[in-house]
Formats: sequence, structure tokens, C-alpha cells
Amino acid sequence: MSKSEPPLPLTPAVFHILLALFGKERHGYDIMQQVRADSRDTVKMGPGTLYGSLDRVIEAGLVARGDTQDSRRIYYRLTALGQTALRAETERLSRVALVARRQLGSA
Amino acid sequence: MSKSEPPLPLTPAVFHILLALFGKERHGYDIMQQVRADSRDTVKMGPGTLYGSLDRVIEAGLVARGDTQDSRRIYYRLTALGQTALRAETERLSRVALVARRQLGSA
DNA sequence: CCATCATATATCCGTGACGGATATAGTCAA
DNA sequence: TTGACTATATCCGTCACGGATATATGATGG
Repeated sequence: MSKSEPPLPLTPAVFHILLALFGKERHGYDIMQQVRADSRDTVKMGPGTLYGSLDRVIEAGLVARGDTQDSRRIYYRLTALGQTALRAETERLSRVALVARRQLGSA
Repeated sequence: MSKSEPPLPLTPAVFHILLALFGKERHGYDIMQQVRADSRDTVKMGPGTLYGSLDRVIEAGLVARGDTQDSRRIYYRLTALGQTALRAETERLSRVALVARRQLGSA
């Protein structure tokens, strides 16, 4: 039951998960590590947030189970919809960050 | 009972409120308008989120009641701690946005 | 040889942010 | 005089979050 439209803005947790999955299938634990790396350790995602968010994001059609097989690991990949959502959210975040830096800089 | 340390990352709602208050005292309704403007209408903050967040942010010592007086309006201003938190969060967001754009760009 | 740590997935559930609905009231224009 | 906009405020249901916990395997080392 995938939804038609992903709700923007994405939550920070969902954004980081999508970003971690861009261009590469990853399994859960790997996603956690990647999120830490991408955020310079400022975002620590526990298993509750990870698997809870994965459920929601799969339900929303942004992520799907991957093809890579490996007992013990479950791989996830971005869907086309997920990529679209990731790009849109990245642009939105960039704009907000730019606005903020302009404001702070002109003080 | 202001807290010593603001928890980073800030929630999107809190971040937008602090940003709206940077360099200028504003009353509640004005903050709502400014958040919409800063986010190009992508973030719509209702009164529930606004006043609830204001309570938390005052409690945390990031915002205080302003000096401007005007019956019917209540003004809010950033504290020094709030400015520090805003700058830190802006830097964090900028870094995350940059990492994301790099990833998406190299596809 | 056994303890401990890292890997890996998963569930449970309390807390709390969020946000729509709602209420109140003043102003101003059609 | 009705409706729209300004302005503040509270209530409360929902749901994302995230720590605690459980389980199991592989590696590391004392």
C-alpha cells in the first residue's frame, strides 16, 4: 500500500536514511554507521528510530527491499520516488541553510 | 529554570523560530509569517506548534520576553544562548546539506 | 577457554513534539 | 453586519522518536 505522495518536509531521521541509501544498497546496521558519518556524529540513530522509520518509509514507497542476498543481512534500496523525495528535500534544506547563513552573516 | 545546554540538533520548528527572531524582536503571529517567508511556504507552523515550542524554548533559555511593549502583542527575543544554538544548528544544517548535494551531484 | 565487544536485526513502549481544531477578541473593509 | 485578517491561547489526539531490551553470531584477547 504505497502512498502516492511523500509528505515534505521529510523528518530528519527519514532524510538521513534516504541519503545513506543513495547510490548504494545497504543493510540496517550499515545505514546507522553511514548516518553517523554523514552527520559527523551529530545524529545518533538508535535501532528504534531506524527500524521504525524503515517501516514507514517502505510503507510510503520511498524505499524497497534490495536484491543483494546475504543470510543475516537485509538490504534496502531507494525507489525512484525515494530519490525524488531526497532531491527535493536536499534542495529545500540547502535553501533554508542559505537563508539562515545570510541572516546570521549580516549581523 | 533555564537549562544549561541546548540539545542539538534543534527540532525544525525550534530552528525556524530562532531564525525568525534573529536580529529582531517579534510577536507570535509575526513569527508565523516570517517562518513561512524564510521557508518559501514549505513550512506551515500552526498556533499549536508555535506556542508550544515557544514555551519549551523559553524554558530552555533560548528565548526571552522582549522589551517592546504593546498591549495585545507579546514580543520575544533571542538570548545569547539562543544565538549560540542558532549558529551551531545553522552550521550543522549547512554541512549536512553540503554532504547531501555532493552525494546527489556525483551520480 | 571464556569473556567481551562489534555486528546485526528486531520489538516494546514511554515521552514528548507536533499540529489541527477550537475559542476569544479587536480591526477594517465591502 | 458579515467576513477576513490579526493576534494570542489552550486542548488533545497522533505519531515519530529513541532508549532499553532481547537474541544470535563472529572476532578478539587475556
